[in-house]
Amino acid sequence: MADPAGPEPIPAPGKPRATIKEVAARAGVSLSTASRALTGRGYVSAAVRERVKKAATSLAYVPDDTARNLRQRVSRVFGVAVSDLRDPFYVDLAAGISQQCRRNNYAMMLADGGGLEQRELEAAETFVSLRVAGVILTPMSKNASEFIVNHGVPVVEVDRQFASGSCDGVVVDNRRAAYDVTHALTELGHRRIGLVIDEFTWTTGRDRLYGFRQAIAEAGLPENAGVVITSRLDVPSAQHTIVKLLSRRDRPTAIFAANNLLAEAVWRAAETMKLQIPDELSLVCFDDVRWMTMVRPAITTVAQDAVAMGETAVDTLLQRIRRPARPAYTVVLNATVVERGSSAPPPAR
Amino acid sequence: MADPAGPEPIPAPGKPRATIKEVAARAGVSLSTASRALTGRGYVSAAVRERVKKAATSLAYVPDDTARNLRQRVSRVFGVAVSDLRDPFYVDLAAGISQQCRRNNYAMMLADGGGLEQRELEAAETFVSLRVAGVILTPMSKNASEFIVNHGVPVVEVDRQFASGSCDGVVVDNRRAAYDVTHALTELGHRRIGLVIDEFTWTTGRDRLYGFRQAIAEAGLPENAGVVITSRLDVPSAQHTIVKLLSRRDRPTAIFAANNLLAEAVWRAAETMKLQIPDELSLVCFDDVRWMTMVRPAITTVAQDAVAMGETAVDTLLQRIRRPARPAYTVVLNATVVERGSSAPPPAR
DNA sequence: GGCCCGTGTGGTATCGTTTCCACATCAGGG
DNA sequence: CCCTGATGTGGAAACGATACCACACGGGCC
Repeated sequence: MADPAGPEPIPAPGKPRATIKEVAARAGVSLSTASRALTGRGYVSAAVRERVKKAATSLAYVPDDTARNLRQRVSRVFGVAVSDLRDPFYVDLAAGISQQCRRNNYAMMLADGGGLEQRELEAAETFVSLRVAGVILTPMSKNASEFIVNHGVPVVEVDRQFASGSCDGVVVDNRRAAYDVTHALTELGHRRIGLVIDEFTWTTGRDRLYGFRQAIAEAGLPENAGVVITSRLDVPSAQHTIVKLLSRRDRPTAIFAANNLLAEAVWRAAETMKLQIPDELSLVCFDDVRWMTMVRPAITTVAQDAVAMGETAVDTLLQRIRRPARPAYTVVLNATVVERGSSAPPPAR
Repeated sequence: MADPAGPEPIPAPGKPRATIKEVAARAGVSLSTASRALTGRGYVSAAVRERVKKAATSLAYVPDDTARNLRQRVSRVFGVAVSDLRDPFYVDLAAGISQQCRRNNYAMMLADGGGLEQRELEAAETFVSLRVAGVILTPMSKNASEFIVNHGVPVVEVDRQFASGSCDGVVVDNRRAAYDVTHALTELGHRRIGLVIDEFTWTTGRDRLYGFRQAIAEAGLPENAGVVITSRLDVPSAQHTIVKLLSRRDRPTAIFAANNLLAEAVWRAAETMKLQIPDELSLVCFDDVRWMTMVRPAITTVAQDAVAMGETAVDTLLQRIRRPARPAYTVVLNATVVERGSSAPPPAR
């Protein structure tokens, strides 16, 4: 909490910038009039407004948001904390948020936590401290969201959900999508299907697991037809795990990878083992990223529109700011299966 | 300039947060003492310091950076403006910056301009307005950098350079890298080599072109051995252009793509035309991104360590803040050719 | 003629912090 | 005994903008 705030600040050197006071003086009006002229709030005659604006440009006046924010007790900034900027899914999310922020004249503070709860909490504190107008997070736990909400700042949880009830959310229907894509595998005749996944503590992982299980069950397959393999969320270690899985005598004939990184790991594992996709192994996954259309065969996957999720998250925040008292709500976006060539009937025995 | 600043701000509702005044009251000391205790600047007895800290946590006190920043005339935030968050190169750059910011207790404001100069200028104004401690840009023109520098905020230009002399820079040796990778092609015996590139107005494009030309010239090839094709920087339109290029009777036997997006376009073009890489067409490029190791054959490319560039940029800013008067300098990082399987001798005639 | 309202302007308190200055105490040295 | 310097503490002035209030003026309405 409130760590020493670092070493003494070194203010930028050089001549100090023009303030609104100087603008007012040069335009021959009072401070308050100048402020009204520039912000457009309150009465100013057209003539005066012009004079003030001219004075402002001639002085290269840039309003000081730190003062404005202090006075108004809010800044026109949204805080965004995503797990990991290296993951293409989060990048698209951030890109969507960034776009939509810009369209609404908000700036974006971005923090990526590398998947550590501690970092997320630090980011949360920074955001509160800067009096951001709202925060978008891919939460690691309920702590960060609660902390922020307790300080009166609206939060929207994206991708996963923890604090449902106390803040808004934007997610996809993970369960249904996982069901669909798994169902397609059972329909093709697969009797032994692997699910490679990194976690169950969050709604994403849990729902994908549920959807997977449901599809297996509805196909009338025995409990052990679904092989669930958990792995850390990085390609090399997941790849290692998957090689082991695929080396088993009773190896699955199809794998559902729960996100793009795990999909990459499966793909690389298959390649090093010289397993042909889809003839010897079917692969389907979650997240639609670039390489999936470039490898051969291209990969069948569940496409979430991460950019749209980001935009929606911003819209949700804007709504919330306008109507603070409205009960919390969650937007569930669609995620659709994109059929490509990476799944096929299981190899004949 | 200073657009109306949007609609009236709606301050967050709910009970106002604790201020340092309340912390001071609860600890039974004066405001100034509380401030000293929390920031660690100036004299405070150990006992008092403890009391104040206890009071702060018990009130869930979070210092208000908007007030702090106003008073200190700087914020602990760096502004970052990259061309396009969807381009993996810029993402890595942003990731590196983000990391290094965090390590030094800075926050990061991120704007992506989609490659439009106008947006870059808007971002610049926002940064100045928020009194960021420094700005990192991939400049579109010299305007943004100059604007920011004129307002007394240090800037470091990354990837490309415009305002050299008036601000610091972090780049790679584009010319040398382009030379190396082109030279490898001439050594393989290619006599007709294409350069696909999107611009020459920036140092990146220009230097890559120079390196390319130099390699062609040194190989003793005629002027027209190097075929320079310019294209817009998006995959579909570049792909279209390249298909036309490769349809010519005297089509090049090798192509050097000046960045990862153009490389993707070349790759896709070759694929749609059923041109085998590397047997019928050699492909080398700039930027090392994920898919290049996943397609077969994998792609030979110039790897720039974008993460390191980002980190270096932050370090450069920190140095500059410490020593504002030091003459501007540019850090040139190495970029190395990663040999994979996408180049080979030209097909026999 | 008195009143009110719309328009336009200026004065000033205020946001929450940091930091400069003044002041107080106490020890030790001349 | 007085001065100096180190250690602590409190008072109050900034920082730069906004927004509330008061006020002034002119015209229309009763």
